[in-house]
Amino acid sequence: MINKPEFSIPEPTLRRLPRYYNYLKELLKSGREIVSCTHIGKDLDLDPPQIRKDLAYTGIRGVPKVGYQIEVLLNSIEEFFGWNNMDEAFLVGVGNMGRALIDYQGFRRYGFKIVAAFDNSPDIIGKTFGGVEVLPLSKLTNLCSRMNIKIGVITTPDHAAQEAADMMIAGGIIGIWNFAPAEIRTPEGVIVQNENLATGLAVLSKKLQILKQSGKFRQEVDQ
Amino acid sequence: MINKPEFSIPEPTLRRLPRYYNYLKELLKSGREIVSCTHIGKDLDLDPPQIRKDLAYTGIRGVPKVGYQIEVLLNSIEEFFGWNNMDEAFLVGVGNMGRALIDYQGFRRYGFKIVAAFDNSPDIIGKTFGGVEVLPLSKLTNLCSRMNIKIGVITTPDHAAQEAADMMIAGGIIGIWNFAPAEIRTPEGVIVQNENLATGLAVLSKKLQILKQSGKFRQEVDQ
DNA sequence: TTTTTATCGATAAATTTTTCTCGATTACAT
DNA sequence: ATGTAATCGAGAAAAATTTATCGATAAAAA
Repeated sequence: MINKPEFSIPEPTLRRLPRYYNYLKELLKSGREIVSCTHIGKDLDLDPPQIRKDLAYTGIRGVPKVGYQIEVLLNSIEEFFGWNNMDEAFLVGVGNMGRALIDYQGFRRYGFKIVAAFDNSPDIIGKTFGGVEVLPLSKLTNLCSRMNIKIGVITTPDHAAQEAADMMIAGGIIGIWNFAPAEIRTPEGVIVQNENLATGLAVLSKKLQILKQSGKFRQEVDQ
Repeated sequence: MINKPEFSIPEPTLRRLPRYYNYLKELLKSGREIVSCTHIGKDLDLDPPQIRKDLAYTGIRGVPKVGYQIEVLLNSIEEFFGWNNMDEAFLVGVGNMGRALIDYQGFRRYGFKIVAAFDNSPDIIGKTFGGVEVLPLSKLTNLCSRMNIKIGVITTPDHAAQEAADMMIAGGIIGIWNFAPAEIRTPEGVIVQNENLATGLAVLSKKLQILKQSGKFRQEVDQ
């Protein structure tokens, strides 16, 4: 049903790697220089062999009895994801979520930068948030092609999501990060990453429900 | 390494269900009353048997040749997650992400409501966002117990996350939805749901990278 | 009424992902 | 120098998840 690239990386691995990355950044800041999978496993509550396997996907090799040099490991992950070549993106829908993403400087770390925002509310067009100007939606498609932007972020209400996507795609965008709780139809060759905040909440609330019902158990959960 | 409850539901299923839920809400709004897995599968690009299996976890049964009544299906999912009993939550860290979550009314749909926010910046203590007052952090623990709050949301900078968690846990919170890019250590019996926005971005950027390298393929991706 | 078709539920097969095992390597202690 | 312990990598085994198959059921068509 879904075409996969030749050498596919397990999606769970793909989802764990950013977690390692954040954790390793913290660790490096705390003064540590070398770390083993055993050590990581203890802190992240994961099995060492799995961590080893995940990290191996980025092409790194560890040293027996020692582990990995954290700095090299961080570079390896950065390179794996391509976080070295900065990706510029447009954002549509300057509500609270949109502003949160614009202001969140943390994305720079991941080679990701929102360079312009679009909305069709006259109240906010022309205003600037976190150094990013809000432009009228009508300019979206044209600017996409002119600036050769390939990634779009949708933070509109759900009823406006499809239109935003259509305009993006018309402008040549091939990757859409969709925060609107709506399904977006796209032609082939466009990748949609649906980011439904409710998913995390749902998983959490279900686990709590089970916890309440059936005694105590410990569980750490991601994303 | 991780204890699981007796009857565990596959996590992928848990993550797909909210997506079905949103989709079905849309569908119902558009006038449809009955839907089959085949139909859902076409729209969501998933295999019908998988959808059937996922939905079966909520306890619903379909009718051959017909499918499911959308309204009944929605109820079934709501009940499965316990979205009928509203869960009240506290939020710590009233930055942009915090405000985005406070203002996002959409969570009501999932039986989730942020009833108070905490921060230790004098600039915002006392202010109100989306009807939610910002209180000083020092009141967190005490209010947690007094109001019997069980869910906490952390949207602080990473260095403040552990402290926020500790205060929450001291107040009796057992479920933490953590948006800070930091690992939180918790005692047994506390569930942490790490919500790392960068994960979605990482997955998207990796897929784009592969797409650019190896010709075209279509892919829809979630969370 | 009978036949055809779509869809379901249940189960089996295939695939993917995680976990385990084991020999090899390196640091540290003796 | 030699032995011991920690950790790695690679591959095997186990577990979980997805996909396919098949008989049953209900609606629609003949």
